[in-house]
Amino acid sequence: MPDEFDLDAFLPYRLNRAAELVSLRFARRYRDRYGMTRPEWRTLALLGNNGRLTATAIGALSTMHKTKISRAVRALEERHWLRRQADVDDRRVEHLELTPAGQRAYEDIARLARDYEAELRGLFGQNALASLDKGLERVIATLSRAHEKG
Amino acid sequence: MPDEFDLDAFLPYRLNRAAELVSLRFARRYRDRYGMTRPEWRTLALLGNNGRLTATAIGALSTMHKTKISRAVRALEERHWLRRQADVDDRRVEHLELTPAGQRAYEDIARLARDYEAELRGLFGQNALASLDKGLERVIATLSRAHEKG
DNA sequence: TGGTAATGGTTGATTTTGTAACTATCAAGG
DNA sequence: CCTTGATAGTTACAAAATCAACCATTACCA
Repeated sequence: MPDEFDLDAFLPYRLNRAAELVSLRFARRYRDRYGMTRPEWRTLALLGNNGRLTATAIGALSTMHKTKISRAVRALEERHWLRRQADVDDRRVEHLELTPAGQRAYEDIARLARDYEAELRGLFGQNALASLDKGLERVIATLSRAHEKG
Repeated sequence: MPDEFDLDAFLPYRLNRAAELVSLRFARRYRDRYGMTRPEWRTLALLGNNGRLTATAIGALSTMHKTKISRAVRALEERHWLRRQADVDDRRVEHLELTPAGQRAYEDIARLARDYEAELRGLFGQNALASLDKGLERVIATLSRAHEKG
């Protein structure tokens, strides 16, 4: 059987292409507006969503590598959008949270994100999007467990 | 409305996480076996699938940037997995195709890919996978058209 | 024709990422 | 206590991706 493989239908390939296409369009917007990278935007959003978090918690939520997070945190800190607080009991741990300025930036970008979502709903329809979303959620839930182990 | 935005449900974010999780697992396998990068594997696969292609055609099929393709082509050429042929009519154009060794490598990795697909089917079920796939195809078709324009 | 724009592809410089090793702190067991 | 091992987070170095500028060639059109 020389050729029973179709790259174009290969799930990793498709997922990557779709992800690139969808998020590139959005990345351009917050990049143009704030000069922010994706890890920075993600970190900002996670903190805006969840309040205080440690770097490790951000990693668990987002599957971003430690080093990405570390650098994103520093960058946000330098903009005065985020501040660190040492944990009282465990001095290895730092709690991270947005400053008021960071909160404002978050809300501003969150608005861009909502607009973009509406745009996508317009393009694909509510239902198509919802079923896609369900599939993705399943993939993430299953594999992120496996990922933690290696 | 201070906080009507949920990053975790945001499509670009979800797509990226799913794509990363799914393709990282697979990337490790061909990387360990051949020391190949993703653009190289993609280029190999596209040529194995479609036969002769130009670099531009590869770009159109895969949404990879020119420079990635250029470097992947050179790397494959250095392994003697690929050869170039000048176009007769248009001297800017190069046609690319796999050598027999490249063809064998392709078939070998294609087998890894099929195994991986089977693994995913086992994890998620044929149906869930098919419906996810349908959604992704739709996204790709719609946005890659928009992408070409800018 | 000849000049300007567009296309195919490459290269070099810069930025981002990933990998590994490192510091500092805490946990557990003897 | 003291050693061994785990955990939180940073950093140095290598690999990869992006960006911009660049040839060479071809297409368009006044």
